[in-house]
Amino acid sequence: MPQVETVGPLDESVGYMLKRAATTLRSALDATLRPLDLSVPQYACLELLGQRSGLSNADLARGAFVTRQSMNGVLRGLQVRGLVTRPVTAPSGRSLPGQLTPAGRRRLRIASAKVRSVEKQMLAHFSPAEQGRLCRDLTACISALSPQDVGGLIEA
Amino acid sequence: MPQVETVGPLDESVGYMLKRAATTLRSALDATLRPLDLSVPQYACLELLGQRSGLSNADLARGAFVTRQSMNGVLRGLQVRGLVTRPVTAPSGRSLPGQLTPAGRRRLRIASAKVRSVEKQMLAHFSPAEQGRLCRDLTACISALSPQDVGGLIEA
DNA sequence: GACTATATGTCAGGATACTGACATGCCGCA
DNA sequence: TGCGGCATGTCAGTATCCTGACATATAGTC
Repeated sequence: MPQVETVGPLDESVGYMLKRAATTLRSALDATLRPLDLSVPQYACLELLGQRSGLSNADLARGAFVTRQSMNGVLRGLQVRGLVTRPVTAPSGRSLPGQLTPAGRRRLRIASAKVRSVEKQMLAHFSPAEQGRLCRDLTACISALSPQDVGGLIEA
Repeated sequence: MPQVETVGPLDESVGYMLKRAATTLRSALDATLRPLDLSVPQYACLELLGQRSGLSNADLARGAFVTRQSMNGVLRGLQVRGLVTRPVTAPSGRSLPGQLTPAGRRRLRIASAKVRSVEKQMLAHFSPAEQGRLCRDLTACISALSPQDVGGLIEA
């Protein structure tokens, strides 16, 4: 069994390492959030609602990189557990603005702390300046792959 | 519809941008490989076999960040299309060493060129030194999140 | 006022990946 | 020699996500 220890040039491929880093982070987050009965998309949904209340299902889907259908399922799960609320009828148009309940806000506070702890661990050997640089590098990668608008913050 | 253009502090979260970059790259790769009738895991499988012939199903699964079961399905798909071959009986133990067929090698050559083109586009504004730095940064992130062995090439 | 375009929420179907479990085949050790 | 530990390949069931499609509500245009 060759054990793929060193697959060779792949270790020098930014794309490969990017996927690898994302997978590793995803696993770490998953393990951290499991005790809270939260999946990563569920946490993302809470975090988004915490930062901007009243986001619609479609807004949340875009923010969490999933489809509206998937986010709908996530949102329903959070709703039946009393962590978020949505009006039964749309106050305007068809979009149903979501909001955190007090319980949701409490859960988010705990989850957010754990997530930030994981992120801190991931960046343990990075200075604040290096963190900012890495963040800008990743942003540059994103904008280079999406010629059109990627969020309106780069490609000025 | 708030449009989540600027979700706020999330744009400064390395974790968030990491997932975003990986998702964007995945989409770009998917679009590039679709004309070749290859999914990203299928391409990863071919690439791994191209760089190291004789890898077993379990080896490939580890290299592509999926489970053995998933990789098995991928491998079967590639087998029936005549791109890879596996012996019917194991020459040693239970592992079945996979190999690229000439057709598989041809397909890989095309796919690999397209993938590298996407990667080049992603890193268009990066100097070789900056690419190496980004790669090392990502590697540091990975090793910081996995205290144990992550492949045997870092954490020396 | 009618019509098109866009955006939203929702339903159905299919593809994909994972967890759990099992049988089989090596290796190390008593 | 017999045994447990470990790795591999495989099967079944489940969960998740995506593509395609539809009905509805708003905004813009003539």
